[in-house]
Parts: sequence; structure tokens; C-alpha cells
Amino acid sequence: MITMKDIAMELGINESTVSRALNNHPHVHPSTRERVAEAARRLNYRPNTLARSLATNRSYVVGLVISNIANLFFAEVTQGIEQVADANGYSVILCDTARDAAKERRYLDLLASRQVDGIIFMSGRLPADTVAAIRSVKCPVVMISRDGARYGIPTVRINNRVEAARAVNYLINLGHARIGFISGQLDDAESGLPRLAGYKAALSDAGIPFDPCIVQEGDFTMESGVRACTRLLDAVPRPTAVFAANDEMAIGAMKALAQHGISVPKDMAVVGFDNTALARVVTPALTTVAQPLRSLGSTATEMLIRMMTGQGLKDIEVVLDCQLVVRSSCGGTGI
Amino acid sequence: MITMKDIAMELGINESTVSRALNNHPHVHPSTRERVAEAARRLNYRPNTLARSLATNRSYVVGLVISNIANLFFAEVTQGIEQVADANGYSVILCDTARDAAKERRYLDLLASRQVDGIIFMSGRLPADTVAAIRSVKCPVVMISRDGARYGIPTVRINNRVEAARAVNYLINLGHARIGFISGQLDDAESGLPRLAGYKAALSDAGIPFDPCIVQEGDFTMESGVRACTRLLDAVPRPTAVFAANDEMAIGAMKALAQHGISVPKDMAVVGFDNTALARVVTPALTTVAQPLRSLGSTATEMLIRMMTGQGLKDIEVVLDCQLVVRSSCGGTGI
DNA sequence: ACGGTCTATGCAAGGGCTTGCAGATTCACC
DNA sequence: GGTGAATCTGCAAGCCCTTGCATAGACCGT
Repeated sequence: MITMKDIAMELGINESTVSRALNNHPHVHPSTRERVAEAARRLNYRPNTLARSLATNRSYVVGLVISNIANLFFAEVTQGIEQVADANGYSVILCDTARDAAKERRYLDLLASRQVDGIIFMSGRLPADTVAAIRSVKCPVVMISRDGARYGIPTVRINNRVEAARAVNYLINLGHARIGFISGQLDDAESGLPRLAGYKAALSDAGIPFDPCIVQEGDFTMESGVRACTRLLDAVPRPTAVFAANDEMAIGAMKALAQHGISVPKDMAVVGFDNTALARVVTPALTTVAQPLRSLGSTATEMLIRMMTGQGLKDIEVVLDCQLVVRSSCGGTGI
Repeated sequence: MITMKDIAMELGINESTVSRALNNHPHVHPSTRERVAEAARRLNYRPNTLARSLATNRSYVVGLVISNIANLFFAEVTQGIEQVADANGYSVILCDTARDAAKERRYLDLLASRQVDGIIFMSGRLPADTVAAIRSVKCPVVMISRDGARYGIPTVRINNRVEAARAVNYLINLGHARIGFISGQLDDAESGLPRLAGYKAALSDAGIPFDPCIVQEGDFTMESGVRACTRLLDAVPRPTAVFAANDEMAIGAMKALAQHGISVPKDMAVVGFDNTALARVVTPALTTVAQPLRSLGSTATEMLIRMMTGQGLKDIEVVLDCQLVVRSSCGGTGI
């Protein structure tokens, strides 16, 4: 491997001059700068980022701690992150935790060892020791879709309560008064619970009484959506619409409905949540609350960069808006 | 930040002894080793990987160059990669090229600068200058689903020709004799062309004449599948089955069929290729050729590790088998 | 011609860790 | 008790780059 020393010897000048020339420092003679650039090109010189990082104490690397990269949700957020990181000269180290809290902590340690300049954390719950582990890493951390703000950790998220209500309101405006709900796990304080709260709030705002019989708990998988929807069909009177707390479950619901010969949207409207790639692929295409996945990633990264470069943060928590994507699963317009 | 020097001073011993103790070198007194370990724990010491890498000339980082992480196909391969990399002490830097050849080359340079120990490349075509860029990076490279072997670059892939034939054979065995094909781009030598070749080969083996009228070119998107299938329906006699070169297009085909009131699988069988998450989600669930996505990733990483650690490679190219996942889109058994 | 201000370069220390070499200590064994 | 081998530790150089300080030369105004 060819180093600055090689360039310096080649040109009979000092290594430090080479460094300054390559880094566009002032006080370098234009001709010197040019000779250095030429030699670097000719010798196919590649700076050793490791050495530079060691000397400057900045690695230009950020760590991304994520539950499951094979999940469309995370994958798309990741793309948002990688994009703005790269645009700002940062590389990203990918850490897939598979929701294992021990692995999370190990990864945090690893990233600290690797001297990352910052970390984006989007994985698992936040028990005390995970929070402690995050704190013990001395670099900036920002969280996505987690209740980090409570611990003083900058966070970007959506308002699950409001967004769930948005979906339910849409159904209400379509004339539905009996709306079933397939919830996520109700011990999930981040998205399971607030989406239920939003559902209730929207009903209550519309003066529709809440009926626990048409709320069924799922676990965010398609299969659980099938089961939950099947139970929903036994309720009397039967709902005319169903809102599922994510797309997978909504699609599961559609499968259950198909099995029972119930036509969507004619006999039953369905709306989902997330707007992953699955939503546009099913027939009828799913009307759903679109999370701004890319923006969650890019915004978080922008926040992180501000922190890493010592600029302040306006707010410790930024809440992004979702958008209802109307397709065909509720009738009305759309593809 | 606390360093080995701190531990050394704390214990009144030399830095090098600390290093040896921490790295489990022989010839370190057990008691010393214990004292060092204790001090490290107490002071919350974290090794500086950068410095270590600089000294040892091994970074334990691999670069992953990929077209589009938000695509399920790549995301799942990535998971396979990250998993075995992590299990072997390697971190992975994610580089999403968005299929931009210039970006690819920039990323390769970047990774070289970052002193990665190896690179997994799964992005774009292989024009001469990309190959040159790959060669100029002095570390081991392995490719996934590309024709790297031709350039002497270790590769793991599937046999698209054989696997496409597998799908067509399945349809033939089901009794179909008029099978439409929705191809990918025919200028794509990696998967577009060979899948068409496999389609032809299977027909020919079964003594079914090839009819270009029932081959329609798409571009691997769902929309192109809709269009291609629509064209297919005009053919006389109309096909009784359609094989699409990937799941997205197969799903597009199903949409087109639904629009025309043609029932799947009763009036038309459909089979796809890839087995991404989309396949199990549509109704009826899609029968498709399952690429061993995780294995593509893990196998490639294992090969890379062998190369990075100076162990030889048995073969420069390893070809993984796919599996036909039978669901409901062709009738028969399945979910 | 001379002090003063810039500009351009060199020198050397430093970032945290590893490792070959050498010296010191221990141990076993005769 | 002396010898050789084995074990343990220290010294210092080295990995490649950055940067504060110092110096030398250029340039300017008076």
C-alpha cells in the first residue's frame, strides 16, 4: 500500500506538506499542491482512513442498530439513513439485533470500540440496562420510533395515536359506524397501545360507543390477522369495516374475509398501517396509513449529524406526520 | 477515553503487558492477567479498534455493496451476510448504490480507504471499468448473483436457467401445455436471459413447441407484469398458465387476471420467481421458485472469510439450489 | 536597507495499539 | 549451586496520518 510518505519521498518534500496539500489546507503553494495531487493520482494513492481517524479522533462512521433488516419497514428506514449519511461523508455500520437485548448491548459496545461518531438506535424495548448501555457509549445517539425522549435521548417518531385516529376517521367519514380493530400486542407501549388509543379516541370523538367485542389482539403477523379477523366476524352486529394496526395483519384480515366469501371493499372495508411494499401488491390494494419511512431515517440522520458536529438540536423529539394512502380496499377512489 | 496506558499506570506495569494480557497471549502470568482484566472492567476500558487495526493491518470490517437495501431481495441476503459476519467478529459497512455505476466505484474506493478486509459485491452490471475498480481494491471480493467468475472473481449464485426450467416443468407436470412467459429485461445477461432460456429448454424437453407470441418482456416491476399479462391474454389459443420471471411481475399478472375476471388458479395457473415476502401475502398465495436468499448471503460471507484468512477456496463459483414453494396459485396443494 | 507580515515548508510529537527483541525472573533438574 | 530452558515483562519501534510550533523565504512599506 502506498502512503503519504511515499508521495513525500517521490517529491522530495515532507510528509506534512503532503498531508496539507491533500487536505486543502491554506498556506500550501499552488504548484506544490498540484505536484502532490499529480503524484497521488499517478501512484494511485488511497488515504488510510483508519490512521486519519486515529489522529483526528473522528471516524466518520455511524452505527445503525436495528431489529431486523429483512423487514421492509426497517429496510426502508435504513435506506433513508444510508443516503443522508453518505451524502455527508459518513459510512454506516449495520447491526442487526434480531430483537435480542443482549445482542443490542454487545453491538453498542462494539460500535463504541469502533469509535463511531454516532449511533442510530431502532431496536427493541428500552429496559433500564439498555438505556444505561446507550448512555455509557459516549457518542451521540438518536432513536427512531422509540420512547427515547423520556430518557433525554433525541428521537424521531410518529404520533401513533393521532395516526391511528386518522385511519379510523377516514372510515367514519365513509359512513362506517361499526369498525372492528385488530390491534398489535397491547403490552407494546410504542405502537401497540397508542394505536388502540387512537382508535378509541376517534370513535369517541364521533360519538360512537366503544365495543370491546370488536377489538381483537394480534401480534403484527399476517397469521394473527387472519385469526383476529375470523373472531371479529362472529361479533353481532358484524362490523362493516376493519382497521388493522399494521399492513401484515390487514392483509391477514383480507385473507380471512376471502375465505368467508366476504368481498372487500363491497362487504367490508379494510385499512392498514405502515404502507410497506405489501400494501400495493395485494388485491384489492390496501388503503393504509403511510409512515414516512425514508424521512424517519433521513431526519434521524440529520439530527445525528447536527449533534456530531456540535450544532445544537432545536427539539429533542421530532414527530413526523403520516399520510393516508387511499387505494381500493375501502371502496372510494384509488387504484 | 480510557486507554491501555491508563490500565498500565494504574497497575504500575507496562502497556505491552496489558496488551498481551487482554489479547490472551501466552507468557502472561495468570495473576497479571487477572489484575489487568479486573482493572479493565473497573475502569470500563474499551479497546480502540481503530488503533488496533492500524497496528495489525486487519480491520475486521467487510464492505457490502448493494443496489437497493429497500428491496426485499437484497435485504434478506444482507441479513444472511450480517449474521455470519458478526458471528466471525466482522462488522459490515453498508453501501447502497441505487444502481449508479459511478456511485459503485466511489464506494469501492471508500471501502478501500477504510481498509476493509473484504467486500461483497451485489450491485449493477459488470462493465470493464467496474471490474477494473474491483480489481484495484486490493482486498478479497466475492460477488453474489453476478457473472464474476468470468473475471476470476469468486461468486455465489443460482442457476437461473435450471431454476426457471424447474418452474416450467412443474406447470407441465400439472398438465399445462400452453404456458405464457413474462420475462425480465432481455438485455440482462444475469437473470433476464437465462430464465427465458430455461423456459425454452423445459418446453423443448417436453416436446412443446416454442411460441414467441406468448412470451412478453417486462422489467421486473409489478406494473410491467400487469401490462405483459394483458398482452398475453390476447394470444390464441390463450395460455392456461403463466410463468413470470419474478414475483412482482407474477403478482402484476394476477392483478391483470383479476381485472379480466379470470380466476387463479381455476382458469389460469401462475408461478413466480424469488419467493420474497410478497409471495405469501397475495391471494391466492403465489407458487414460486424460492431463491435461497439467506444462504446466498451467508455462503458468500463464508467464502469471503476463507479468503480473508488466507484459506483457499475449493471453487471459484458456488451454485446454490432453489426450491419450488408450492402455494395456491397453481391449484394443487398448498396454503 | 530594515523591521514586520505573510506564506510555504519542515520538524517532531502524538493518536492507541501491537510485537520483535532482549533482559529478568523462575523453575526444574542434575 | 549451577545450568539451561521456559516464563514473564519491559523497551522501543512501528502502523499512517494530523497539527502546533518553528523557521525560512517572499514581499511590502517606509
